[in-house]
Amino acid sequence: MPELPEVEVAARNLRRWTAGKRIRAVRPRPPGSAALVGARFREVRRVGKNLLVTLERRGASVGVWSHLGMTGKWLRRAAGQPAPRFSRVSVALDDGTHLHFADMRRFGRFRVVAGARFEGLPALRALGPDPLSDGVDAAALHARLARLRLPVKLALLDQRLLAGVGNIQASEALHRARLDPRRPARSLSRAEVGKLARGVLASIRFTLARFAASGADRDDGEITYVEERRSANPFLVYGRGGTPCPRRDGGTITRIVQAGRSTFFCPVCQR
DNA sequence: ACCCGTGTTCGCTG
DNA sequence: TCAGCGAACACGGG
Repeated sequence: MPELPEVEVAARNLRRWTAGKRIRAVRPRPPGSAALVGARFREVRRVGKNLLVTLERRGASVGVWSHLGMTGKWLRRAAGQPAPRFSRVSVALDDGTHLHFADMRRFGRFRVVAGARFEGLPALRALGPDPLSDGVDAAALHARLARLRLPVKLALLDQRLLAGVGNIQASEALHRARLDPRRPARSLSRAEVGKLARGVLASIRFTLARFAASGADRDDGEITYVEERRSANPFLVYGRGGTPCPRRDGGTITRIVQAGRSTFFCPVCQR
């Protein structure tokens, strides 16, 4: 499920669930998790698709880095409720609730970070600006894209350019910017990158608003659109192959494969 | 049965 | 050294 909007929902949920709470137990026992027992939550940050949780115990900081991978989620269960399917880590809080890191496909990450020194994590070092927190600097983005020959859709997936844009948001942003996903990144003019920068931000904000409006920000943490039908698909073009372009320009949303990943676009308005 | 996949990393090639 | 590509990871869902 997780690109920036889903991870942002997860971060908001975790803030609400953990504020002022203390950890009672962690099961099973991931390396370093002994340092978490008895620790009190201080901060939940999201950087791109990464969740950074800071806790404190007897004046010492300890952190948890969590990445949702393809299928990871953070869920909450009331005292006495069974663990959700695919729960990999269970965190018992002092209010009796359990937070579960569930991850069917196991591409996700849950790692204890001694001293909450997240800056030491290689996965975080090279991340580009986070669109939601930092905005999108079109001039800087243009400078980066100008050096790349690869299709702009694939360039957008590089977390060193923008942190948090994934396969869905890349398709959505390019449609908003009216840009053909196959264009070499370096072929985009400064003005086109300006449109792309606005498209990225608009798409992320739109998706986040859709989640909030649909009750994705629920008490147990479930975001359900994955299981929903096409009619409930919250995206403008992703997953809508064969349907008319929402611009009603006569184009049909087309699915192509780039570097093994699906891309959806309208051949009429995206040039 | 068969194909698909919202992410990241690693090894190979030119 | 580096851009770019394809495979690998892992496993249930449609």
